[in-house]
Amino acid sequence: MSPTIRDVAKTAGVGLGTVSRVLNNSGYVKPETRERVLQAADYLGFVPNMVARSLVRKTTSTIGLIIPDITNPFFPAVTRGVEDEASEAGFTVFLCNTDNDPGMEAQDVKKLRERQVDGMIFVGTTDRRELVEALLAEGIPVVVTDRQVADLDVDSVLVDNAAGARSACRHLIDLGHAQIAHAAGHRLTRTGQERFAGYTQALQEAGIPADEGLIAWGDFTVESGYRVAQVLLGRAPRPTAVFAANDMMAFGVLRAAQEAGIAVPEELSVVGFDDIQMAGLFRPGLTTVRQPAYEMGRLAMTLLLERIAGSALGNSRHHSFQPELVVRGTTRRRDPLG
Amino acid sequence: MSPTIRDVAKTAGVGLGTVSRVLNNSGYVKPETRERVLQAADYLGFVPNMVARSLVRKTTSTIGLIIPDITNPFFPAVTRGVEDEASEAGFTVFLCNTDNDPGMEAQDVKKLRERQVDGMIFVGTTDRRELVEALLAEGIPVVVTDRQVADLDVDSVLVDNAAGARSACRHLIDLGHAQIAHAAGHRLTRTGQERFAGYTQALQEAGIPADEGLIAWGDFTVESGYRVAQVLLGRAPRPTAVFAANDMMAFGVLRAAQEAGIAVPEELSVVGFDDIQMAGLFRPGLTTVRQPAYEMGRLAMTLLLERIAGSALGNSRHHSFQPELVVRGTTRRRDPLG
DNA sequence: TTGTAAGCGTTATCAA
DNA sequence: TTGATAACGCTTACAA
Repeated sequence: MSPTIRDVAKTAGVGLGTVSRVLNNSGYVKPETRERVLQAADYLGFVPNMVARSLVRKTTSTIGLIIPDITNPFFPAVTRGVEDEASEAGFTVFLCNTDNDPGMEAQDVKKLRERQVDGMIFVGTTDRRELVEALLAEGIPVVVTDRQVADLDVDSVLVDNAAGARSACRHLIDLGHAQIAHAAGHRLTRTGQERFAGYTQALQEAGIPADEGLIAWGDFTVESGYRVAQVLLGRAPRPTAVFAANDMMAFGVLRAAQEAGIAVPEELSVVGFDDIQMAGLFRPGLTTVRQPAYEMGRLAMTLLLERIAGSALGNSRHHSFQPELVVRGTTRRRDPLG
Repeated sequence: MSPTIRDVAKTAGVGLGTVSRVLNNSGYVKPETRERVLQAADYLGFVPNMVARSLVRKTTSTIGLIIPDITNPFFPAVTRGVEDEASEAGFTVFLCNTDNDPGMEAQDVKKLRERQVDGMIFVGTTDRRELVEALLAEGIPVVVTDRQVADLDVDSVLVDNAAGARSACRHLIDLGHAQIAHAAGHRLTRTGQERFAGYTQALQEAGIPADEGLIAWGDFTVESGYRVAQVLLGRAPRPTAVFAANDMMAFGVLRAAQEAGIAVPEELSVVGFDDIQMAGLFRPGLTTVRQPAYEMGRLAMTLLLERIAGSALGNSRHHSFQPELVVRGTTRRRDPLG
């Protein structure tokens, strides 16, 4: 079997404690002895066993990252952000995909607790208040990202979804659009709800009467955007613009428009949300609301590390990024003759 | 602190061993006692400590997944495949991004070994023969994906990159193209090398003389595709087609072509590799070579689980997926007048 | 400075 | 069937 600290001690001719001390740079140890231990360890190809260490230290230097689906282009960027920050701090991250399924979420949380993670980051999942509450009560640090848990005292890094949605719709209104449809996100997610709220608010502020028929809910996937657009674009009079709850849905809308022979942006303006990498690659480029995904992941991990280290005590911190409208080619002034 | 098996034993009025037995469904235990233990555990909110269990069992039910960059759209699909398979088997996965940096790779492997993962999956990274060899020698199961390690006895799930590249180029040749450039991938990557080989071979088979000037290496990113295309498209006579080593680079090529006012597919045909989700969303749709990323990840994990369970002994298994050409809108017959 | 010994929470062996 | 008890590999007082 792989050598243990005991083997190292034996071949170095010292006691267990000494080996542990040099390996951890803790306590005094004569340089000469230290050298001998290091050589023995090297000679034996010793690899410290973190699980043994974790058992006594009651800390694992691992965290759990819970996201809906790594396959949705918004999440890889967030994930990379937390991974980079974690890695620099010597932490390793467990990745869990839930598909927004509450049962899956609960199961993942259970798994991660059993594995004694030092903390968890929830990103963009549905509002599972009890789960987070239980974790916090248990003393396990949590930070939620891209998802607000109402009234819960938990660290969070968010983006102002309502404001972003509002600016997207205002942009459309400024371009002369009045028949603005909303390809809404997942109904049970806070993110979807907030963007919907921003949409509603923008129309209201502009004095445009609400029209239930111009709203259709999807689930943030391309397919749902496509499906929803087929309904929305079939209405008469046809909307001249649609605000999609995220870029993936916007792509679905774009595809549906194309198949229906509706020219974008000439006959239809489309705006998305997220500004995933592909948004700028598309021709015409997708007008969208940018979320700093990588930075959000990174910050979430930073906050979590502070909690874990105990350097952040007391009330929860909330950081809100201001989303930014990125105007590209899928939006244009409404043709008054259209 | 959180209750331990000991607390459960005490409140159930039984011995430690009994609790362990009921929690693991191992050995005989009177239904009545069993019930009592379960109730006590439930009452106390007992959560088993996997690290303690791992210490004695010498197995952690965790694996390490090492990829270059989760932000490259090919990897999320693979990752999701391994995650799904792992999850079903009760395994959790540590995610590591290396950016193809050998130093990072070595560091991640070290970290994962310390954490006593039961196995590791390398996907699409550079050829780090010694790393894999050492792991195998140590008795740690490994499977490499989307990356061959020459002559090494390790399980692998691959896609026939050369064949895929060849069929892509043959497609171009069949369309009448002869000036075919190659926006090559990462030079140090087996994947990049094999696709390059397929390109070379296809031209050779068609009797098209090799032209060093039509080849430029990048690193699988959109930016590198863009950069490389600027050089390639500046040549005189201008190539009428380019085969990019992956879809991201193809997007870069597309962008460069557009900025140079070169119409695709009228004046330039472009084909990529991977068939990431976005390839089909683009207009015109990107002609590319499809790799079954999700299935590859899933199979890799299946093979790894078999090794871990010891149900697969002996020689390494190699599964090679046959890539499939997907013809969409970015390729067309060469205009003989062009 | 360095060695010894007592845990950390589980599993597994052995008597009972 | 069930209860002690000895590991698992390491950290950390506590002595020496």
